[in-house]
Amino acid sequence: MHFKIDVRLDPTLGCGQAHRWRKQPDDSWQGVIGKDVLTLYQTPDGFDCEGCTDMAAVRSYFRAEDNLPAIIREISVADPQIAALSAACPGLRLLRQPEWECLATYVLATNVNVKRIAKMVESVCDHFGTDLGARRAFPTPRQILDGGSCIGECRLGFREGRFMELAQRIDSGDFNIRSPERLPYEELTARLQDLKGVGPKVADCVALFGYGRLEAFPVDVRIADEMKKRYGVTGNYQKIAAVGRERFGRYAGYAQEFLYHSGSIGAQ
DNA sequence: GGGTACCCTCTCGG
DNA sequence: ACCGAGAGGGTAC
Repeated sequence: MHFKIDVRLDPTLGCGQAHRWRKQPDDSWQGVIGKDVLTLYQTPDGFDCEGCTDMAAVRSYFRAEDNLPAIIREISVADPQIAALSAACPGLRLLRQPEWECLATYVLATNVNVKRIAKMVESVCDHFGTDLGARRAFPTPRQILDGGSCIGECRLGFREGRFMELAQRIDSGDFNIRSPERLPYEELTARLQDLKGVGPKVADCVALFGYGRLEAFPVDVRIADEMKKRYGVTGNYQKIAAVGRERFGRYAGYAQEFLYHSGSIGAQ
């Protein structure tokens, strides 16, 4: 199945916003969207996809409705640095990840390097997720609770308790994963931070990658470093994140991705 | 509001 | 080669 989307798979799937994509020896990308194990092959105007049974789900995942050139134009017009970075990294798109999967994976993404995040996520899938053949689905809260006795094998460290409590609160309905969908940004991130293991940074990541709040501007150590080097912005989390949102506006999340990616190639 | 400990794994310098 | 120290998408206390 062919998808005509303005996207480059390497920066989009390899930049660390989602953690289940693997680059194959033949340069294709394998990952899981819903119940499909997909293999994606880059083409000039998009990608070919093997294993897809739900075209709409894939288009949604890649935020096909986002007009990338228009977005880049908007965040570049008042900022030469973003203009240069986005020009140097064409086809980098934000993804729309399932809310639960996004929340659960970013709770694991504290005080570890990106490589190990992917390892923990894959371990959780391998232990609890539905078998889809080559890979397993991201487990539901119920699946995690049912198999909870072997959670130790996933080697989540001090994140284990937070992860299990999260599964418990979602499964019991104590926290309805869909109820914050219509909340404004500020209320959404505040609500998410009621959960153990969710601080301001994780809340922003979930708001951006899970709930599609493109105005969110997550600040990790790398972004903090870039904001200091490029704009002289320092301070606590709230300060730096607020500057990012104010400076880049409704598409601050895209600006954040370009800044983050620039760190990985040591550019500019 | 600022300072620390935190499970565990991988990496690096001796 | 083998080992110990350090760092790693932050958060809770």
